[in-house]
Amino acid sequence: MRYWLMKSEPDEVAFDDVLAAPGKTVSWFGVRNYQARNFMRDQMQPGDGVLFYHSSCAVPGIAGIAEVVGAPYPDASQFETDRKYADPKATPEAPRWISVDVRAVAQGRYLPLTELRTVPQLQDMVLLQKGSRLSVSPVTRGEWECILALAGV
DNA sequence: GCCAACGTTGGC
DNA sequence: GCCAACGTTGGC
Repeated sequence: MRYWLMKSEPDEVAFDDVLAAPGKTVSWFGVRNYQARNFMRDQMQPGDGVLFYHSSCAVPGIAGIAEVVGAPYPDASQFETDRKYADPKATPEAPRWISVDVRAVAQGRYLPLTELRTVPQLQDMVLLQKGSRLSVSPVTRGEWECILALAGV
């Protein structure tokens, strides 16, 4: 069992959208970074914990708790010609990018990035490191438990 | 395989 | 909109 933080722009997919989705489950698409992809491909397992993070918005922060459902599969958006997530070098025979399904589990108190930065136990979080831009990053068990406690989950 | 130029991320 | 930090591209 591992834990992850996954960044989503709420204008695109907010945690509320996951809660409202059928089965509270959405496809996590649009990852276009090899390191993030490799985490998804090589280390994610069904049941892994996910911190659902809102980025590029007025108050960035952790919006909810989710879990990985099922195995990775090719990200359909890479084949959508001339669209935002299109990758001309990807083909159905040789897909380059993958998706996983993510299900909302709990919604606690919203935890703004500014608050996370003040918590001593979270100092080493990948998210909080200078220049960190990874859209999928590992979270330790200690960080996970600290955040769930802060969120009141 | 180096590395400069360029593109992207994402907080502020 | 700015800009620091990082990733990717492509000429050599």
